[in-house]
Amino acid sequence: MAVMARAATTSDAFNAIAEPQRRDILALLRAGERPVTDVARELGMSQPGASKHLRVLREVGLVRVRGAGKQRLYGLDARGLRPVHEWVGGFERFWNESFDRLDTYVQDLKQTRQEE
Amino acid sequence: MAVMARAATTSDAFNAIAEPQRRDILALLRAGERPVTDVARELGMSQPGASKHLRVLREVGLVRVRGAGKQRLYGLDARGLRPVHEWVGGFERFWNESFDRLDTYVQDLKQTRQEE
DNA sequence: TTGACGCATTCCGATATGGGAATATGATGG
DNA sequence: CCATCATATTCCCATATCGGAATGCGTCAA
Repeated sequence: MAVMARAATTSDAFNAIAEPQRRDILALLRAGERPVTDVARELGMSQPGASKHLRVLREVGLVRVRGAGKQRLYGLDARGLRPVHEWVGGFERFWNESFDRLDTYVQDLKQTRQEE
Repeated sequence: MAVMARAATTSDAFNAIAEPQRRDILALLRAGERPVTDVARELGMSQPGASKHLRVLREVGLVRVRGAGKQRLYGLDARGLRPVHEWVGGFERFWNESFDRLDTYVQDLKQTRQEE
């Protein structure tokens, strides 16, 4: 069994959106379907670059292709982002608490020091 | 300037949570602070493994440490997850639409074929 | 001071990644 | 069938990543 260096980028949505350019692509596709060339041009990347990122996004199911003659139109399929949203949402009540909890730590520490 | 192969794992929360084990750690820490050894044991990973992942989480600010004598207690700091939640949330209306839009595609295709 | 314990770091190997450049594939119009 | 345009793939490089094993380091108790 080979040693796995890291979960493949193509394995899930979490990995797919870890790459900034892919996030940009997804954001762009909210405005509607786009052929590869447009994606590349609008985001300032090379054609092979766009093509590769779109491949990853397609493999994790965040994007769909449909042939339109000579072109291939890529469209958003955001369903795969829902689990991500839910997972992160599981921390919602913590990012409000955090400040207070940290303040408490700090106060405890200060007090402890003064008492010594 | 060196060629960057991939955004460093330590660069942001998106990358940090791309790794399943780190997600597990964050989830575990919702239950409260833990020393490294506990994290490792409860999640079935090696001590150095846990230590390394915690380092990454600390570097992106998702986790805080505080020394408690011989131990170092790691605690959740979920504030960094908020931007992630918001970014993904920007697609919320799309993952409800998606089904319909895709169905439309399919129907269009079928109809086109029948007409030919 | 010296163990012993808890944790961090370093070194290593196998592998994955993103980008650039070049090239292959595919569909279309003529 | 051919030329062309749109896209995909391949190759190569520099680098990053994760895991395991070994080792370093800091703190505490006796």
